[in-house]
Amino acid sequence: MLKNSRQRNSIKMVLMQRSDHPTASVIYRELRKEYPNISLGTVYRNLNLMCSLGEIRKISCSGESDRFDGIIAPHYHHICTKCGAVHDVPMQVIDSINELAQNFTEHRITGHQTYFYGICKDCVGKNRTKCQEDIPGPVTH
Amino acid sequence: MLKNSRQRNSIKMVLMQRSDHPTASVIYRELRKEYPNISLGTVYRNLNLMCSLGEIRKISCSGESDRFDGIIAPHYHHICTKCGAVHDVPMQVIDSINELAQNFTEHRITGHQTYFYGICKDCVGKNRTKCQEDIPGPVTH
DNA sequence: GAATAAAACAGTAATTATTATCGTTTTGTC
DNA sequence: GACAAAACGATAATAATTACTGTTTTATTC
Repeated sequence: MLKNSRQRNSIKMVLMQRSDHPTASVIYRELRKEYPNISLGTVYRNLNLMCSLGEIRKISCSGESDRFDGIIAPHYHHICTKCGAVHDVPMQVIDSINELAQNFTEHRITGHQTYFYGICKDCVGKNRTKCQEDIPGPVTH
Repeated sequence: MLKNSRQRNSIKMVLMQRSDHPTASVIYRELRKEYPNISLGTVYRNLNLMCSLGEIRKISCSGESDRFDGIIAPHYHHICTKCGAVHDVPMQVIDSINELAQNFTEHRITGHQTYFYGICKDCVGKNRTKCQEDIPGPVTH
Protein backbone atom coordinates (compact mmCIF):
# COMPACT_ATOMS: atom_id res chain seq x y z
CA MET A 1 0.00 0.00 0.00
CA LEU A 2 1.37 3.32 -1.10
CA LYS A 3 1.64 5.90 1.63
CA ASN A 4 2.01 9.59 1.23
CA SER A 5 5.42 11.13 1.79
CA ARG A 6 6.41 14.77 2.02
CA GLN A 7 9.73 13.99 0.38
CA ARG A 8 8.11 12.29 -2.60
CA ASN A 9 5.70 15.16 -3.07
CA SER A 10 8.56 17.63 -3.09
CA ILE A 11 10.57 15.56 -5.56
CA LYS A 12 7.57 15.53 -7.88
CA MET A 13 7.14 19.28 -7.48
CA VAL A 14 10.78 19.98 -8.27
CA LEU A 15 10.46 17.85 -11.37
CA MET A 16 7.29 19.60 -12.51
CA GLN A 17 8.74 23.04 -11.95
CA ARG A 18 11.90 22.50 -13.95
CA SER A 19 12.08 21.70 -17.63
CA ASP A 20 15.75 20.78 -17.71
CA HIS A 21 15.32 17.06 -17.04
CA PRO A 22 17.49 17.03 -13.92
CA THR A 23 19.56 14.13 -12.66
CA ALA A 24 18.93 12.52 -9.28
CA SER A 25 21.82 14.43 -7.73
CA VAL A 26 20.57 17.79 -9.04
CA ILE A 27 17.18 17.07 -7.50
CA TYR A 28 18.93 15.98 -4.32
CA ARG A 29 20.90 19.24 -4.08
CA GLU A 30 17.72 21.21 -4.69
CA LEU A 31 15.81 19.33 -2.00
CA ARG A 32 18.54 19.74 0.62
CA LYS A 33 17.37 23.36 0.87
CA GLU A 34 13.99 22.18 2.10
CA TYR A 35 15.08 18.94 3.80
CA PRO A 36 18.70 19.32 4.94
CA ASN A 37 18.85 15.66 5.93
CA ILE A 38 17.26 14.09 2.90
CA SER A 39 19.17 11.13 1.58
CA LEU A 40 20.23 10.57 -2.00
CA GLY A 41 18.84 7.07 -1.66
CA THR A 42 15.43 8.56 -0.89
CA VAL A 43 15.61 10.59 -4.08
CA TYR A 44 16.50 7.55 -6.15
CA ARG A 45 13.92 5.35 -4.47
CA ASN A 46 11.13 7.83 -5.07
CA LEU A 47 12.18 8.61 -8.62
CA ASN A 48 12.18 4.92 -9.45
CA LEU A 49 8.89 4.43 -7.64
CA MET A 50 7.23 7.23 -9.57
CA CYS A 51 8.68 5.86 -12.79
CA SER A 52 7.12 2.48 -12.16
CA LEU A 53 3.83 4.19 -11.28
CA GLY A 54 4.02 5.96 -14.61
CA GLU A 55 4.01 9.40 -13.01
CA ILE A 56 7.37 10.45 -14.39
CA ARG A 57 9.88 9.23 -16.95
CA LYS A 58 13.51 8.26 -16.93
CA ILE A 59 15.79 9.43 -19.72
CA SER A 60 18.84 7.20 -20.01
CA CYS A 61 20.36 8.53 -23.20
CA SER A 62 22.11 11.72 -22.28
CA GLY A 63 25.56 10.21 -21.90
CA GLU A 64 26.16 9.82 -18.19
CA SER A 65 23.68 9.97 -15.32
CA ASP A 66 20.05 9.18 -15.85
CA ARG A 67 17.77 12.16 -16.09
CA PHE A 68 14.14 12.47 -15.13
CA ASP A 69 11.19 14.09 -16.84
CA GLY A 70 7.95 15.18 -15.19
CA ILE A 71 6.13 15.12 -18.52
CA ILE A 72 4.97 11.62 -19.34
CA ALA A 73 3.27 12.36 -22.66
CA PRO A 74 5.54 11.16 -25.48
CA HIS A 75 7.64 13.96 -26.88
CA TYR A 76 11.01 14.58 -28.47
CA HIS A 77 14.25 15.63 -26.84
CA HIS A 78 17.29 17.52 -28.03
CA ILE A 79 20.63 16.60 -26.49
CA CYS A 80 23.44 19.12 -26.73
CA THR A 81 26.61 17.51 -28.05
CA LYS A 82 28.66 20.19 -26.32
CA CYS A 83 27.24 20.46 -22.80
CA GLY A 84 24.90 17.50 -22.57
CA ALA A 85 21.82 19.60 -21.77
CA VAL A 86 18.49 17.99 -22.58
CA HIS A 87 15.71 20.18 -23.97
CA ASP A 88 12.21 19.38 -25.15
CA VAL A 89 11.44 19.66 -28.85
CA PRO A 90 7.77 20.68 -29.00
CA MET A 91 6.90 18.77 -32.14
CA GLN A 92 4.05 16.36 -32.61
CA VAL A 93 5.29 12.81 -32.23
CA ILE A 94 5.21 10.82 -35.46
CA ASP A 95 3.64 7.59 -34.28
CA SER A 96 3.30 6.20 -37.79
CA ILE A 97 7.01 5.45 -37.78
CA ASN A 98 6.27 2.50 -35.51
CA GLU A 99 4.11 0.76 -38.10
CA LEU A 100 6.54 1.69 -40.85
CA ALA A 101 9.48 0.18 -38.97
CA GLN A 102 7.44 -2.91 -38.11
CA ASN A 103 7.58 -3.85 -41.79
CA PHE A 104 11.34 -4.16 -41.56
CA THR A 105 11.80 -6.27 -38.46
CA GLU A 106 10.59 -9.44 -36.80
CA HIS A 107 10.83 -7.86 -33.37
CA ARG A 108 7.64 -6.42 -31.99
CA ILE A 109 7.55 -2.64 -31.95
CA THR A 110 5.31 -0.94 -29.42
CA GLY A 111 6.91 2.48 -29.27
CA HIS A 112 9.93 4.54 -30.04
CA GLN A 113 12.14 7.24 -28.61
CA THR A 114 13.93 9.81 -30.76
CA TYR A 115 16.76 12.02 -29.63
CA PHE A 116 17.94 14.93 -31.72
CA TYR A 117 21.57 15.90 -31.45
CA GLY A 118 23.37 19.16 -32.03
CA ILE A 119 24.55 22.24 -30.20
CA CYS A 120 21.99 23.88 -27.93
CA LYS A 121 21.19 27.57 -28.22
CA ASP A 122 23.15 28.37 -25.06
CA CYS A 123 26.32 26.79 -26.45
CA VAL A 124 26.12 28.18 -29.98
CA GLY A 125 28.79 30.78 -30.53
CA LYS A 126 29.92 30.72 -26.95
CA ASN A 127 33.04 28.99 -25.76
CA ARG A 128 31.28 27.78 -22.70
CA THR A 129 31.27 24.15 -21.87
CA LYS A 130 28.53 24.22 -19.28
CA CYS A 131 24.89 25.05 -19.70
CA GLN A 132 23.67 24.04 -16.29
CA GLU A 133 24.71 22.85 -12.89
CA ASP A 134 25.05 19.19 -13.51
CA ILE A 135 26.72 18.22 -16.72
CA PRO A 136 26.52 14.62 -17.75
CA GLY A 137 29.13 15.51 -20.34
CA PRO A 138 29.11 15.81 -24.07
CA VAL A 139 27.47 13.06 -26.00
CA THR A 140 29.10 11.18 -28.80
CA HIS A 141 26.64 9.80 -31.28
CA MET B 1 50.84 9.18 -33.29
CA LEU B 2 48.60 6.18 -33.54
CA LYS B 3 50.39 2.86 -33.46
CA ASN B 4 49.06 -0.45 -34.52
CA SER B 5 48.00 -2.91 -31.84
CA ARG B 6 47.05 -6.56 -32.15
CA GLN B 7 44.52 -6.17 -29.37
CA ARG B 8 42.79 -3.23 -31.03
CA ASN B 9 42.60 -5.09 -34.34
CA SER B 10 41.00 -8.05 -32.62
CA ILE B 11 38.50 -5.87 -30.81
CA LYS B 12 37.49 -4.36 -34.12
CA MET B 13 37.17 -7.81 -35.69
CA VAL B 14 34.99 -9.10 -32.88
CA LEU B 15 32.77 -6.08 -33.29
CA MET B 16 32.50 -6.51 -37.05
CA GLN B 17 31.74 -10.20 -36.76
CA ARG B 18 28.88 -9.85 -34.30
CA SER B 19 25.65 -8.00 -34.88
CA ASP B 20 24.46 -8.04 -31.30
CA HIS B 21 26.03 -4.74 -30.22
CA PRO B 22 28.09 -6.26 -27.41
CA THR B 23 29.13 -4.52 -24.22
CA ALA B 24 32.77 -4.00 -23.30
CA SER B 25 32.69 -6.95 -20.93
CA VAL B 26 31.22 -9.28 -23.56
CA ILE B 27 34.00 -8.29 -25.94
CA TYR B 28 36.46 -8.76 -23.10
CA ARG B 29 35.26 -12.30 -22.39
CA GLU B 30 35.43 -13.10 -26.10
CA LEU B 31 38.96 -11.79 -26.42
CA ARG B 32 40.24 -13.71 -23.40
CA LYS B 33 40.11 -16.78 -25.62
CA GLU B 34 42.70 -15.25 -27.90
CA TYR B 35 44.55 -13.13 -25.33
CA PRO B 36 44.18 -14.77 -21.91
CA ASN B 37 45.84 -11.80 -20.23
CA ILE B 38 44.04 -8.98 -21.94
CA SER B 39 42.80 -6.32 -19.58
CA LEU B 40 39.29 -4.91 -19.43
CA GLY B 41 40.89 -1.48 -19.38
CA THR B 42 42.49 -2.24 -22.73
CA VAL B 43 39.10 -3.09 -24.16
CA TYR B 44 37.57 0.14 -22.89
CA ARG B 45 40.54 2.25 -23.97
CA ASN B 46 40.45 0.88 -27.50
CA LEU B 47 36.69 1.05 -27.81
CA ASN B 48 36.73 4.69 -26.78
CA LEU B 49 39.68 5.39 -29.05
CA MET B 50 37.94 3.85 -32.05
CA CYS B 51 34.78 5.78 -31.18
CA SER B 52 36.67 9.06 -31.25
CA LEU B 53 38.28 8.05 -34.52
CA GLY B 54 34.81 7.44 -35.90
CA GLU B 55 35.51 3.79 -36.63
CA ILE B 56 32.81 2.42 -34.38
CA ARG B 57 29.84 3.73 -32.42
CA LYS B 58 28.75 3.71 -28.83
CA ILE B 59 25.13 2.96 -27.96
CA SER B 60 24.25 4.36 -24.54
CA CYS B 61 20.52 3.79 -24.50
CA SER B 62 20.00 0.16 -23.71
CA GLY B 63 19.44 0.64 -20.01
CA GLU B 64 22.67 -0.40 -18.36
CA SER B 65 26.12 -0.88 -19.85
CA ASP B 66 27.15 0.90 -22.98
CA ARG B 67 27.10 -1.18 -26.11
CA PHE B 68 29.21 -0.87 -29.21
CA ASP B 69 28.38 -1.07 -32.88
CA GLY B 70 30.84 -1.79 -35.69
CA ILE B 71 28.48 -0.24 -38.24
CA ILE B 72 28.92 3.50 -38.33
CA ALA B 73 26.37 4.28 -41.04
CA PRO B 74 23.24 5.74 -39.40
CA HIS B 75 20.60 3.09 -38.82
CA TYR B 76 17.81 2.23 -36.44
CA HIS B 77 17.87 -0.03 -33.40
CA HIS B 78 15.28 -2.09 -31.61
CA ILE B 79 15.68 -2.54 -27.88
CA CYS B 80 13.87 -5.43 -26.24
CA THR B 81 11.91 -4.30 -23.20
CA LYS B 82 12.12 -7.80 -21.77
CA CYS B 83 15.75 -8.84 -22.17
CA GLY B 84 17.48 -5.65 -23.25
CA ALA B 85 18.84 -7.10 -26.50
CA VAL B 86 19.64 -4.57 -29.19
CA HIS B 87 18.91 -5.46 -32.81
CA ASP B 88 19.27 -3.52 -36.02
CA VAL B 89 16.14 -2.41 -37.83
CA PRO B 90 17.09 -2.43 -41.53
CA MET B 91 15.00 0.54 -42.53
CA GLN B 92 16.15 3.56 -44.47
CA VAL B 93 16.85 6.41 -42.07
CA ILE B 94 14.43 9.29 -42.39
CA ASP B 95 16.79 12.24 -42.44
CA SER B 96 14.08 14.74 -43.27
CA ILE B 97 12.92 14.57 -39.66
CA ASN B 98 15.93 16.68 -38.73
CA GLU B 99 14.77 19.63 -40.83
CA LEU B 100 11.20 19.12 -39.70
CA ALA B 101 12.19 19.21 -36.03
CA GLN B 102 14.43 22.22 -36.63
CA ASN B 103 11.26 24.25 -37.21
CA PHE B 104 10.21 23.59 -33.65
CA THR B 105 13.33 24.41 -31.69
CA GLU B 106 16.03 27.03 -31.29
CA HIS B 107 18.66 24.40 -30.66
CA ARG B 108 20.72 23.36 -33.63
CA ILE B 109 19.89 19.90 -34.92
CA THR B 110 22.58 18.02 -36.80
CA GLY B 111 21.34 14.48 -36.44
CA HIS B 112 19.07 12.14 -34.58
CA GLN B 113 18.97 8.71 -33.07
CA THR B 114 15.79 6.64 -32.88
CA TYR B 115 15.27 3.58 -30.71
CA PHE B 116 12.29 1.33 -31.20
CA TYR B 117 11.01 -0.52 -28.16
CA GLY B 118 9.10 -3.72 -27.79
CA ILE B 119 9.62 -7.42 -27.22
CA CYS B 120 12.21 -9.06 -29.45
CA LYS B 121 11.39 -12.14 -31.48
CA ASP B 122 13.37 -14.37 -29.10
CA CYS B 123 11.35 -13.24 -26.11
CA VAL B 124 7.90 -13.30 -27.71
CA GLY B 125 5.86 -16.16 -26.30
CA LYS B 126 8.70 -17.54 -24.30
CA ASN B 127 9.09 -17.12 -20.60
CA ARG B 128 12.76 -16.58 -20.95
CA THR B 129 14.34 -13.52 -19.55
CA LYS B 130 17.66 -13.80 -21.34
CA CYS B 131 18.36 -13.51 -25.03
CA GLN B 132 22.10 -13.42 -24.89
CA GLU B 133 25.11 -13.74 -22.65
CA ASP B 134 25.23 -10.26 -21.25
CA ILE B 135 21.97 -8.74 -20.24
CA PRO B 136 21.89 -5.05 -19.54
CA GLY B 137 18.43 -5.67 -18.16
CA PRO B 138 14.96 -4.71 -19.27
CA VAL B 139 14.44 -1.15 -20.36
CA THR B 140 11.78 1.12 -18.98
CA HIS B 141 10.73 3.79 -21.38
C1' DG C 1 69.20 -5.94 -37.11
C1' DA C 2 70.08 -3.06 -32.62
C1' DA C 3 68.89 1.54 -30.29
C1' DT C 4 65.30 4.53 -29.15
C1' DA C 5 61.03 7.07 -28.06
C1' DA C 6 56.26 6.92 -28.15
C1' DA C 7 52.27 4.22 -27.79
C1' DA C 8 49.94 0.54 -25.89
C1' DC C 9 49.73 -2.99 -22.52
C1' DA C 10 48.32 -5.69 -18.03
C1' DG C 11 47.29 -5.13 -13.55
C1' DT C 12 45.30 -2.55 -10.23
C1' DA C 13 43.35 1.38 -7.77
C1' DA C 14 40.02 5.01 -7.98
C1' DT C 15 35.75 7.15 -9.33
C1' DT C 16 30.94 7.54 -10.21
C1' DA C 17 26.19 6.27 -10.48
C1' DT C 18 23.01 3.46 -8.52
C1' DT C 19 21.02 0.00 -5.50
C1' DA C 20 20.60 -2.63 -1.14
C1' DT C 21 20.49 -2.99 3.84
C1' DC C 22 18.98 -1.73 8.41
C1' DG C 23 17.52 0.37 12.42
C1' DT C 24 14.42 4.49 13.13
C1' DT C 25 10.61 7.62 11.95
C1' DT C 26 6.33 8.70 9.61
C1' DT C 27 1.91 7.62 7.78
C1' DG C 28 -2.73 5.84 7.63
C1' DT C 29 -6.19 2.90 9.92
C1' DC C 30 -8.71 1.04 13.75
C1' DG D 1 -3.52 6.64 21.04
C1' DA D 2 -2.01 1.82 19.35
C1' DC D 3 -0.50 -0.67 15.63
C1' DA D 4 1.48 -2.26 11.12
C1' DA D 5 3.17 -1.00 6.91
C1' DA D 6 5.66 2.23 4.36
C1' DA D 7 9.14 5.44 4.01
C1' DC D 8 13.16 7.52 5.87
C1' DG D 9 18.37 8.66 6.66
C1' DA D 10 22.69 6.75 6.93
C1' DT D 11 25.71 3.85 5.17
C1' DA D 12 27.53 -0.22 2.79
C1' DA D 13 27.66 -2.69 -1.46
C1' DT D 14 27.59 -3.20 -6.46
C1' DA D 15 28.61 -2.28 -11.14
C1' DA D 16 30.43 0.27 -14.96
C1' DT D 17 34.00 2.96 -16.28
C1' DT D 18 38.23 5.59 -15.95
C1' DA D 19 42.88 6.67 -14.17
C1' DC D 20 47.47 5.34 -12.79
C1' DT D 21 51.98 2.85 -13.15
C1' DG D 22 55.63 0.15 -14.30
C1' DT D 23 56.45 -3.05 -18.34
C1' DT D 24 56.07 -4.52 -23.18
C1' DT D 25 55.20 -3.41 -28.26
C1' DT D 26 55.49 -0.82 -32.10
C1' DA D 27 57.52 2.04 -35.57
C1' DT D 28 61.55 4.70 -36.82
C1' DT D 29 66.35 5.68 -37.38
C1' DC D 30 70.71 4.23 -37.63
